[in-house]
Amino acid sequence: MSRLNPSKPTLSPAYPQEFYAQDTLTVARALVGATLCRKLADGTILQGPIVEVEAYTQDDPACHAARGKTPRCAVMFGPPGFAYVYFIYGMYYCLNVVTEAEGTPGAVLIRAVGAEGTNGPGKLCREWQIDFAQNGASLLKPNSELWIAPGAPVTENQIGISERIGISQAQEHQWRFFLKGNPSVTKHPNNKSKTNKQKQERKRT
DNA sequence: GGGCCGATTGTT
DNA sequence: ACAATCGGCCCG
Repeated sequence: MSRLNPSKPTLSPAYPQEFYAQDTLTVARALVGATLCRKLADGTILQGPIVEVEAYTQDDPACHAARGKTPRCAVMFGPPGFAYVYFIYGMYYCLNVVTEAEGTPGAVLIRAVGAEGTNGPGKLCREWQIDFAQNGASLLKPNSELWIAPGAPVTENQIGISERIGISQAQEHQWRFFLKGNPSVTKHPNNKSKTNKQKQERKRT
């Protein structure tokens, strides 16, 4: 006699590795609307739709991997479907997902999620307790510390495209994708704010 | 070691 | 307009 299937709780599935192995721009576009899932150390599970991303590719001057493999960006050269977490401005962490085939660096920066306190890449990581402990973590296993599940379909006309925010090189590329009208999306998508480098230039004059 | 820069954010 | 704040990376 066969046993009945034990009832099990519904679990958000995880995108497979083949999803992340695609071209970085394709993955970035596809991640808008996907569900970012995070299990905290105490077991609490947080979920929310990704509403803003940016693509960073090989040979892209703004990409951390542009000048080759270093300890910091090594994860980007590894297999797709893993988390690349970096520390910025002495106080914030930022979450990326590694794309492209193993050996080819590429990543998508998760800039905002449609959940409380997760607007902006730095605030997202602070709110969801993401730091170096998640650098290199697999995103391929549901109910792990970090994974991404498919979300509600998003149509082309719901997606906005613009230049990336806060970079000083390769500003011409329109590699930022976001859900139009979502309140968590960064409000001022321009690069008019001075970077520290530009401030130094200004000081010398 | 030294010095500079930065995929941010919030305040003045 | 700019301060907070420190790891990464390049240079020597």
